[in-house]
Amino acid sequence: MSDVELTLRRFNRSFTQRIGVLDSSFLGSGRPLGEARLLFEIGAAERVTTLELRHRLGLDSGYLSRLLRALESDELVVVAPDPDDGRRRVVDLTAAGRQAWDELDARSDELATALVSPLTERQRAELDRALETARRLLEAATVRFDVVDPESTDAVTAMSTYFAELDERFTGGFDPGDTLTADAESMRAPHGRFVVARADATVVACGGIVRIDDDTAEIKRMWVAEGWRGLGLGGRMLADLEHRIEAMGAARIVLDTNAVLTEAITMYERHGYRPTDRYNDNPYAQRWFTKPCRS
Amino acid sequence: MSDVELTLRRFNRSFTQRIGVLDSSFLGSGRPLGEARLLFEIGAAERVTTLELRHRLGLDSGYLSRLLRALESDELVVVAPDPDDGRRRVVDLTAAGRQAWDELDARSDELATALVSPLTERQRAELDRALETARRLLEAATVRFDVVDPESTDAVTAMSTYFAELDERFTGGFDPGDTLTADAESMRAPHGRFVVARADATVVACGGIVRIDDDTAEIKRMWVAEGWRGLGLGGRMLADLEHRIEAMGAARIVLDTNAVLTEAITMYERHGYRPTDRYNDNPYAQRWFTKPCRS
DNA sequence: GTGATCATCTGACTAAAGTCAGAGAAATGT
DNA sequence: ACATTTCTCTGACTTTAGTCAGATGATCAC
Repeated sequence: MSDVELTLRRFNRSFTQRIGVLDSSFLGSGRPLGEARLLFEIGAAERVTTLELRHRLGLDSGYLSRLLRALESDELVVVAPDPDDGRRRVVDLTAAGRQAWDELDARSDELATALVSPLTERQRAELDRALETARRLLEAATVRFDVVDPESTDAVTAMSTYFAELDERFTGGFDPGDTLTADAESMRAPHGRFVVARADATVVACGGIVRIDDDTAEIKRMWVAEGWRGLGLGGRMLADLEHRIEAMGAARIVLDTNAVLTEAITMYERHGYRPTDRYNDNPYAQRWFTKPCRS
Repeated sequence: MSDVELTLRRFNRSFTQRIGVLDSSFLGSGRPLGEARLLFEIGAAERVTTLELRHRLGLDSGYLSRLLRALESDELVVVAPDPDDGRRRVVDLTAAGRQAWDELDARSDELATALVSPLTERQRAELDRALETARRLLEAATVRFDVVDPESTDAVTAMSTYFAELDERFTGGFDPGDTLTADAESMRAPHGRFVVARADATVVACGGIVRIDDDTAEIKRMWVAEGWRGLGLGGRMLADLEHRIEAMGAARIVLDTNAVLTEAITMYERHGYRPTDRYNDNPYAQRWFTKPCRS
């Protein structure tokens, strides 16, 4: 067994000692670290809600409020009520705020440049690859799986991307018609579920459950975002859905798929799914699988 | 050009968000972060001087003193005067301190384990490799080159290791005799210099300069520690020494080497050194090189 | 031996970071 | 329509973190 834990901790020690500088670079901006970090976070996205900021930076609501007021009194940000939900507030940079942000960004970039400057071009490329690999894997490892409403923004985005991809890959294309809204009800609790996997705020995978009868539940709309494949997310999504199906008390799982989706088929087979008879009249399906629940 | 800077910053953001937890894991130990970090640092080595701690953690002496007193009053550490130098003090863990340390360590390990647990064995191995590569490169990038006295601990350690290695590689071995002390004077300012490269506190390379005559300076004792080779440190040490020689006002550089040290020979050639006549009677030398100074 | 230097400690601070308990406004469930 | 929940804000705090100016004692250079 490889001892990643040790490597991870050793890396963490070494890294924070060296690159912690990148953060304290926010110091020297004449602004306390907390404020600077907040400013940076606001400028990274445009139009953030305070709620999002709170989650992303892990701040107490009172504390955040005070920090925002400080930035506001420096005329770096404007805070306005969210038109969609009057309880929330949205934050945005002013022109002066954008300028301050740019300065933070430039300083941070300078430090990063200085840090890697002793390396040769080849070593820099190697470092680039290593960091990218590590980031991808760590982000994949910390992806979170949550049940959401099938008509929520995240769900709709995920399925639309999925459908667009099917349209490209299927010979003869794929026409979703009104499936998006038509399916919604069947994938809502208590009959069904819709699960999205998120890395930070971006949706990187999804999957749905539909109860067919007392015994049987179907898995549908399984998808992993391009650029996030090969990281085992498909398998983890499948396992997550299976757990939920078991918890819902079904005895067996079914699913269908198109013959061109070979990676999917391989994955199902690897996870114990066996071919079964056609159980529906889905015109896009050429393969049908089933698997008993464990319990 | 690869944009490592961007990758580095993106990685930093992503990493600190996820692994920052590893540090704040020190919280939840019922001890403030500063104290916990100090305790951890004390336990990682045995018998540290406060001076070392101050450098490693970058703390103000007054602040450190106070933190130590807090740990002491909790009976986690004992602070005693250093027998070698009465101004300094050495810190060590008590039994209770060791126990507290073990708890911190266990908690940190748990978190690391939980973090990577969703990954497959293969992915974990890949992460391990990527993090190791990144750490090596970042540590190499941040190595510092300093002039030290040729009889200082660091210099002596470096040269002893170097000599031991020569003894192994040279056909017929290498007998340093009293070179260590005999050379010291010639490598001290103003006639000469001795430079060590350090990553954190460990010496990873060294090199010496000896003034031969008004025109000429010799480079000696160039060595890069095993495990730190292939990272361009040799080239950087060479460049560092050359700069110092130029600043000393010499017009040309000479150096000798043994025929078995092929990597060194290749490096000298790559850096513009050309073969020259034997200029000394070093019994271990078979090759002599020279290079003019730029100015 | 003596003056300069070095390392630690103490007292007296300040600023930043973070917590907690409500109050008040908007949305939601039934 | 009314109770409940969800968010944000304010006031009143505490704790950490960090700085600065000496004082004290040990060591070093000459």
